[in-house]
Amino acid sequence: MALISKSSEYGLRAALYIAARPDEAHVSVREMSAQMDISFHFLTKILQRMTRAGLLASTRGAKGGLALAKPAAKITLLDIVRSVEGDDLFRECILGLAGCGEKRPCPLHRYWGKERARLEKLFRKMTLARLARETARDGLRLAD
Amino acid sequence: MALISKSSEYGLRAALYIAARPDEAHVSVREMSAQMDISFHFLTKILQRMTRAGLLASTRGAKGGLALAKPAAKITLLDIVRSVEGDDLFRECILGLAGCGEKRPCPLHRYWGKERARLEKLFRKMTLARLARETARDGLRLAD
DNA sequence: CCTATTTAAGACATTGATGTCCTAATTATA
DNA sequence: TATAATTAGGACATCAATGTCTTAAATAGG
Repeated sequence: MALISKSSEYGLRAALYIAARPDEAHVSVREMSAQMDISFHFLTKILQRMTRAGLLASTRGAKGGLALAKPAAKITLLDIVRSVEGDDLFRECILGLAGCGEKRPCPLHRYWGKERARLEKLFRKMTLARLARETARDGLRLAD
Repeated sequence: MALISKSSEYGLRAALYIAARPDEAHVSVREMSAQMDISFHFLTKILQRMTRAGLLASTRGAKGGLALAKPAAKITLLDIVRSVEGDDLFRECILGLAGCGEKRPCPLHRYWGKERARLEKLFRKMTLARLARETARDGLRLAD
């Protein structure tokens, strides 16, 4: 099991790819899918969700593609992952119990609640700007 | 997306159910599946994996059922989850990149690596004994 | 020894996530 | 205006996780 879905992984990698781009031009899905070895059509649909969520701006037609819809410093990992797989991430009981909360906690609630909050904070504080800067500076990779 | 699979959730809940039992008798899958509203046959297969992994001891036939194979203080959450869903938990790259590591890190490696280690430690340190004690003391619940 | 009970194990079905394909709409450029 | 490039969107296929069912093996107790 992974913390986030494959769709989210792809969405994050694509967002980083766009943000780490030197120029500001639109990037095509075709290029990203080829460079990162991700299914073109599948990636397309993931990026559509991010576009509908207001994170990306798309232009159709020749020379079209995707760009960030706002400054990279204003886009967080949490924004991206939640735009792709819904708002429940970092809000669920680790044992899957529906009514788990302060009132009716499961045996792991006190422990998992802390870790979950840490993770949520990390994702909420981490911006695309910061990661793109480090990616460019240290030559980090977005594909195998 | 959840941190652990539904199978692991069920396995953890069942382990806690057994450990929190006042007496030391074997507990039947039928009882657990009814009490926690989990599919009987599905739960059976999960508990078989935990039995094969040496965490539970099963006895067939009338009055049979499952019991812990060793003291609850010697069984950790990590033992349980890994017995159910394999040893990769808390070892994977959050972007799903195969070769991600210190040598060829992904943009999130430095951040996720820390959190992943924290989570792994929590699961490695947390024993069934401790959770069962708290569950009994505070009346915590294992079902909705 | 017989019967009811219970786990073991494998076949099969269902479901949700992932992946593929085709057509429509839009846009730059010749 | 015509063409090629590109995203939008829906239909469909595949796969892994989840869930169901059936039979076999083992065991306690009458």
